[in-house]
Amino acid sequence: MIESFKLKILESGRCASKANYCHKCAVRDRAFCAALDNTEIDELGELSDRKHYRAGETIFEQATKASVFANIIEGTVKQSKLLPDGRQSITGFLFPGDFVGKVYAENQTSFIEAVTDTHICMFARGSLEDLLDKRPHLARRLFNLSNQSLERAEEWMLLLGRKTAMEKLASFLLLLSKRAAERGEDPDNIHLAMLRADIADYLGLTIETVSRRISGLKSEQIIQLGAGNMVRIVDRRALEAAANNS
Amino acid sequence: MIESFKLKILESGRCASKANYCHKCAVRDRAFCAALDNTEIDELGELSDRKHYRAGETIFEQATKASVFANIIEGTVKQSKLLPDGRQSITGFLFPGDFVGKVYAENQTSFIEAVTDTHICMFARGSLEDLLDKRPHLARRLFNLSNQSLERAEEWMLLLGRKTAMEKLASFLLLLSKRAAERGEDPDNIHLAMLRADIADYLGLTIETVSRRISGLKSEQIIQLGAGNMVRIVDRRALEAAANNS
DNA sequence: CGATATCTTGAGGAATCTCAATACTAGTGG
DNA sequence: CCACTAGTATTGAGATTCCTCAAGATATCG
Repeated sequence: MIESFKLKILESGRCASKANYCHKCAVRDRAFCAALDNTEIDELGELSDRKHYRAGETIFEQATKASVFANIIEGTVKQSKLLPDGRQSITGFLFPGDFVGKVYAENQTSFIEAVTDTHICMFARGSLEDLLDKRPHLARRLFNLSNQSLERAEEWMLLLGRKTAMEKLASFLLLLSKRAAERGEDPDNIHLAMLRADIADYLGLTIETVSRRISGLKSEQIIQLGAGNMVRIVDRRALEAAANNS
Repeated sequence: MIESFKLKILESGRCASKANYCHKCAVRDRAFCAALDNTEIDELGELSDRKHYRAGETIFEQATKASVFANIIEGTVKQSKLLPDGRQSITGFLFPGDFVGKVYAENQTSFIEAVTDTHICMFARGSLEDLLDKRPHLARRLFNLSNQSLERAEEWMLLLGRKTAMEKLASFLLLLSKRAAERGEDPDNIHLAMLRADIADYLGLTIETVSRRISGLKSEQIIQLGAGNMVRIVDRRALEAAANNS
């Protein structure tokens, strides 16, 4: 099982023609490269490098000098920050089609880790920035996505500072549901790929409180827990009421 | 007093030559327009419109359709989000040289209010975006500033989710101090221009807790409170220790 | 099937919130 | 110049939510 996985890494790590795989890329229409036409995408493809990470592996370290930029092709990724004493905050979960990293930024200021087995499409910062200068619509697309990240972060600040544990949990599940729908997956049957500890660090709670509130939603018949960390949203209306969203 | 203020608004609201006042603008070297040379700045100046707001006035409403973009010339501004039941989160305080709003964004998703009497330099989104297409280095500068905002938001998520009330207060004072220093002001004698309620909404606390922790820092002789909401940092080392910053 | 990691549940404690009273401050009018 | 007022800040006491510590249950993987 592990061996066959390693083989797959070698296989798709460096293809004969990089540009080629962009055209049939799973996130071709959703990632930032959707701003490019079929000829331009070849240019971008030449700069790219596909990488695979196992669940739990670190993709970028916090405080790394040379910054990189990548698209997530498959898998779930978490982005986090640490306090000196080990307390942790997850600033976001990233899904296929999302990008990770910042262009023009000198330093990597967050940890990026694979939550599940993950495929990413990585670009060296420098060469990507050169391309941005030549393709302003690509730069504009990235700018928009960056603004969207900021918007999400600000929304999350409201959650962290002002919502109760129950509201946080419900909001979190609805967020996962919405993002699953964007990827064309069933919004009422979502995969809790991350550990309770990660959910806790994302919501500013402890593992135990996360667990208790999930149990609460279950006993109120708002959600059901299935095998393989699947969560079924049974009563979406009630979940939305519990989230108290704006 | 009030009347003379109103006169000043009329006076500088629309000058004879807009471009002219850019050259002697107080934030000429710090705002995003620092990316422009003296001829380019005239082009930008033509798109600008100076506005004044009294302390407490709303600058932009949340959920406004036509989005605007502005530089803060003078004063302190707060950016906030609301929950349906009135709970509030301040997502940031903005100071001279900072910008407010998002280019390319269709909707205004936050409230922007003047904390003190404020002067801003406002641009219509559309015409600014046209200029960005012509001046890629300006677009790049804005992109960088947007990334910086995101970076700050992520840092604040760590504070909101994982820091204690004491750590939050100390971190907040150090942030004000750092930003004051950037503006060339005394970093050890900072102006708490905002209400306790605003500080509470920024830190995810209640007014009472904010007040108690400030009193705590005072009784430990780490800070002193002066007239006019001035705070003197007496023992910076201790304040940094209390903040537990990364 | 056993070992390890993860999750759930319980009981008690701590930090923060809520409610309430008091003190301060700045501006207003006498 | 001083008293008055309205808004704001501080302080206190009790309530509450969430955290901490600990035990037990479940899941996963070889």
